[in-house]
Amino acid sequence: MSPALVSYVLNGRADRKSPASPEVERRVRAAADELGYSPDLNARSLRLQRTDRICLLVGRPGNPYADLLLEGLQCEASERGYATVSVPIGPDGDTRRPIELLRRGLADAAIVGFFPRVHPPAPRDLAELVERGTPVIVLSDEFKPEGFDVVRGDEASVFEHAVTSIIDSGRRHIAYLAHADDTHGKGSPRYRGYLAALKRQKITFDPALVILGAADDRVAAYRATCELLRRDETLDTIVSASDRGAISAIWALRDAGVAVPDTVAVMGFGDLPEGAVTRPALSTIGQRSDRIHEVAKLLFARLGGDLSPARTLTIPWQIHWRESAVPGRN
Amino acid sequence: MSPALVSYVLNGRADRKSPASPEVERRVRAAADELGYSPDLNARSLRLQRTDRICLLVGRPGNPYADLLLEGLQCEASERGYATVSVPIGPDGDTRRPIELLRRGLADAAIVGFFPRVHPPAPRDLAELVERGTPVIVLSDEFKPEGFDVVRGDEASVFEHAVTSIIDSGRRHIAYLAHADDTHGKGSPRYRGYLAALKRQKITFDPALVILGAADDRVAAYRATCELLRRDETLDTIVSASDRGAISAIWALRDAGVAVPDTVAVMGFGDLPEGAVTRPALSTIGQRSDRIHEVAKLLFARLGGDLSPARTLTIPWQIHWRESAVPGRN
DNA sequence: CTGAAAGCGCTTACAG
DNA sequence: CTGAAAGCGCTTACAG
Repeated sequence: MSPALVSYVLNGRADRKSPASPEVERRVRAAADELGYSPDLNARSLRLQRTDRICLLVGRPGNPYADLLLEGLQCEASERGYATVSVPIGPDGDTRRPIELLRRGLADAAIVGFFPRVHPPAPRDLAELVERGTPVIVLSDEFKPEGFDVVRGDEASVFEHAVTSIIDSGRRHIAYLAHADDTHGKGSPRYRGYLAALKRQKITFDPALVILGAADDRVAAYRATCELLRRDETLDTIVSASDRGAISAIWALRDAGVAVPDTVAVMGFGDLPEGAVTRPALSTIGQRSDRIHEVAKLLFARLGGDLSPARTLTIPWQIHWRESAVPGRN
Repeated sequence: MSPALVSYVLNGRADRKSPASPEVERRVRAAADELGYSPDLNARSLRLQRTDRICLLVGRPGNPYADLLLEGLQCEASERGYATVSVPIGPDGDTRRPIELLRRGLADAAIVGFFPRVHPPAPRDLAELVERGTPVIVLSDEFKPEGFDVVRGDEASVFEHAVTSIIDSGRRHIAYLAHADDTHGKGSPRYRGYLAALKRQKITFDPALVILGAADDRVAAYRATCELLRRDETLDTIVSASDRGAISAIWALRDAGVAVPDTVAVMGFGDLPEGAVTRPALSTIGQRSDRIHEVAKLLFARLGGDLSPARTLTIPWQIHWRESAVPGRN
């Protein structure tokens, strides 16, 4: 029972069908079982130059969307013999350290998404990973594929569309519950959609109606809504960059005795299941959930050796008009 | 510039202060920078028999508590030069595959918690990890330290206490929003606390008042509350194994026009920040948040070579009586 | 069909 | 002060 023999039995061998006589095979497996032997991952990865792991790089935990993705992906990965590890991006939002881990061989492929817009990953670093043989898929509307693949939606335009429709219904004073990093740089797609709708409808932008951080956190959203109500009697709409924010807004409005949508309309983004049991039911923007499957398909094609040029996959969003906001006639 | 020299410059050497002449050192670093060199993790781990990684093994994502822990731990770990990876337990809840990853060298230490009670990790497997030199800390009230450390609370007794106080206030028809696995085996600590309180107060247990899965999911909790209201007019209390469940219950009650706490009292568990902006404010059970720090301290003591016998750390919970439920006189 | 030998990329005790 | 050599635990092309 040389080490080689054990390895052949456990991994099979490419050149022969039968790795060993059935009797020897049985004895090897029995011994492995008995001793609780399974090959060391680090040695195996070094030898094979492959880890059989995929890595999810996501921003701060607590994002229901990222959780969904993680769960779905893990399912698809384990079916194909891959383990899934997820590496959190630090609270500072710096993506460089986790990306270095990948460069140094933590996993065979990576999905990067939901990172704070303040410190986005550098395209060069990602492209370098791909060159070295570690496929990378970026989930963002703000990246072009530059060596790495990008899965995006059409957030800016769908959000612009939704807000435009709400304005068409006669609303003019539209607050925006933003993520903390929403206005950073040239603005997030949703923020730009909001601005574009205002502009198109010739409504003057009022910075006091943009509440940074309110979309990240249910409590912040609740408080922001109370504060908006206090200081602006003309407020007639709250659009939120997240459903979590929108749901809290509905609650704050109801607690304040403000009719939704009659006095103030509310629109979310993300289509959390929760929006269906809210009163009134939340109007929001959702994606068909086969998005996870699309991401997985692309990832495993790359892992399977697909070297075709970097791709953009656009998975469109659609507006679900329910009760908390209704569109105008146009 | 032999490989050895490079390694000495990058890692320092134990036996000498100066790894190389300053000039050589400068050149080595310059070259490393230029080529973007950093040592391969798998080779390094194999040689060092250590990964400088810690691993978090947690059940299904979406648990706000687990997220908090992950974030805090990652902070403490990176300060000490450790990377953090988190490995999700499959949707089937099987902990064996991720534990095997640890046995095979994925990380230097592990924290295991928030796993489905249906497939808890086998104490033997965990103890074996520790024997092999991978410290393990289990977060659970249902484990005794058997080779591995355990960080627990006093969930059963605090929950019993809370429910007892509510009964003391004159309530008799007490529904329990449970996690899906809450009644599995001998029952979760919270479930057992609920049962113990009923028994102590001589209230007949009614299985129809235990709603499995309602504590895991805001929508499920909302629907469960509606259903409870429909079928039991005498219902006067809802206690939930999670704050998420309790908050949804408050909403459902309000939507149904039921006064909280006058007609139905609500009690949660977990002390989510959200409970503070709920109307009425949520009565719940919380822990001081230095729990994460305690866990980290224990973990890094073990990693630092502390071989003292396995410990139990109990971090007590305390009841926060706010508005949604108030205690009786006793 | 089986096993000895090479080598993945590091680190470090050791010889010079 | 520097560098050659050994070895961490695997896998697999290759020789027998």
